[in-house]
Amino acid sequence: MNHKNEESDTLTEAKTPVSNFIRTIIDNDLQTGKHSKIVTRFPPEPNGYLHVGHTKSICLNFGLARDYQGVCHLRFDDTNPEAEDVEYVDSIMEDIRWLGWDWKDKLFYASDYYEKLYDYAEILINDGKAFVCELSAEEMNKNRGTLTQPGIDSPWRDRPAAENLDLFRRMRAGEFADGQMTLRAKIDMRSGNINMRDPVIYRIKRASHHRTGDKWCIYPMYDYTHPISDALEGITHSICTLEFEDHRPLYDWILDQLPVPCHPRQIEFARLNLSYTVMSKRLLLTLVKEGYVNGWDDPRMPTVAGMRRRGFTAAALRELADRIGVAKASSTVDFELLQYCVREDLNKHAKRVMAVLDPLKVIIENYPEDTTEMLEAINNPEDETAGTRMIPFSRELYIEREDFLTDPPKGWFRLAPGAEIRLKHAYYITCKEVVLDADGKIDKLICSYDPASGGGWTEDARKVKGTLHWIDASNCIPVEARIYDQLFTVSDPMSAEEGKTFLDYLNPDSLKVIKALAEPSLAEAKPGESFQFLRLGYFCADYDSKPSAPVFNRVVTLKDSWQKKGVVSQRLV
RNA sequence: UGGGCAGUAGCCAAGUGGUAAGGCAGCGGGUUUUGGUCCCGCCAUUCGGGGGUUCAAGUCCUCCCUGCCCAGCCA
Repeated sequence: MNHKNEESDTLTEAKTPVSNFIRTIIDNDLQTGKHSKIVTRFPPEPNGYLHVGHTKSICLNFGLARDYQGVCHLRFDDTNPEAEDVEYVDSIMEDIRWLGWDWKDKLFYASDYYEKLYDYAEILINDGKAFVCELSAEEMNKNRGTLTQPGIDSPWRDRPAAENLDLFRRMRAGEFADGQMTLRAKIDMRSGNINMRDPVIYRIKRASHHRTGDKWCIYPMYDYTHPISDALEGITHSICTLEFEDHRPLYDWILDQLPVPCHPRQIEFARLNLSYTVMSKRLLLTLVKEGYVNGWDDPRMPTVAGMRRRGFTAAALRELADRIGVAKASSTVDFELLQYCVREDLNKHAKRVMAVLDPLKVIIENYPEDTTEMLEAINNPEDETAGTRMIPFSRELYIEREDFLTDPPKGWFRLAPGAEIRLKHAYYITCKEVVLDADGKIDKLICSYDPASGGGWTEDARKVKGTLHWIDASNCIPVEARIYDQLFTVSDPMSAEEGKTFLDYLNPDSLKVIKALAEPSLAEAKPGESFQFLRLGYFCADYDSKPSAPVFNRVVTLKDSWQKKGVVSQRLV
């Protein structure tokens, strides 16, 4: 994968954190002496790529560990071999590192605990707290009851412990078929909480595991595995999302029955939702598998890999996580906030360059024909250390077609017949003549320049309000610009109207490929390198770039308070 | 009409009985060789609604309303 982490800030310097209910709990636990050090964990299942929703959880868990001088473990919750794959564990580790976090030597897998988990299960059985059930999946489902009706006890519920133990051992030994029996916790079939209705804790599943291979044919369930894994690792605060709230009684029940080293506290918070996108692994998988996007790292995807490729920076993603806060109210954050975070970071770090997406030729009639002069251009006004570079200027140039209007509206201070504008870093030019082609379309502009305005400035107090970006027609390179827009046309693709699905809201214009022209320096752009194309937006070199044929992904546009006024309606993109 | 959770501005969110932080968005102005950045100002007489307790309630009590999650041998 081609990317690099252009971090200039450091994660060790935490800003003053905004208070949230989890910090309040931790502060309290530290103050009362319940804990002297905190241990958190990020527990992904390796069954898909990480998305922005996960970055909230990652930054929360690793951020708490950083701020409280604790540690955060990375633990793969790999208890369902059918869905999991090393491709995913690799991408997850890569993404977390790219985000700037370090789990040091605290890398774990739930599958590392299979043996211990098994031993604990035998304890449960011996204590009469678990039983082997021979109900089929359908029968069990039927006996479970409904949301409003209690379930009924399994006929196998009161088997003697010895028999349960024998059966469970034989389950492990592979004597039974997949699905033929399960190990269930013996809790309460009449509980209002369906998770407590004798939940399955082990199932028989002959699937090759990405780490344990074919060693096991029984696999523990999440609700059983997770609390024990947390306890074995000495996790103090086990932070998860809201949908696990009613699993907490089960989490606590499991730990209460067993001689585990400690009893971590599960705390739930609201997951991140972002407008104009979807945040479920299942839906993202659909987009990938059915070809609506070009893979997990398609720049339109809300995956960490996709956003990285698009040019969103790790610092921006972390900033987003900091800004959205942590609470228990389900919420959907405006995509605008993410864009703000990206612009904020890129504004400080991206080198300014010039490129023209939709060229309109300009001929400077009073500029010598066989001259090319090199002009000095500042690389980043926000960062003096970024230095300057030289850019070529000669008689024939290109400007952005939308920067010229024959009959401009009031308030227009770009180019128009007779108008004078500044070419960034170059000269003032005045439009003398508009040349049309056979179809009546504007073919080129004949302009004159003021030789006294070198560098884009004159000593007189002349008012030249407009400044345009441009490129030298004979000293530029062709580049491919991939112009991205929201993948969906509605802010909440999940709440589809009758008979529609989220796929019906895919934005047909989410990607436009444009042949653009850019200043020569861009020929050397490295994949992953970000630039501000002056006045157009931030662009990031894609790994599809070839040495002489760079490809740029548009990360985000610049804010445009002029366009917002609605005066210019037809923008190229 | 089972269980769990949540409602503070368009979107997030702080607030832990003492008189509604902050950010994004929006609006207005200033600076500007990017209509960018930056800077300044405005933006909740009120916290889902009604009662109640209190000198004092977003915070406590009570009733109601709305939304989200749960019936995988997924996590």
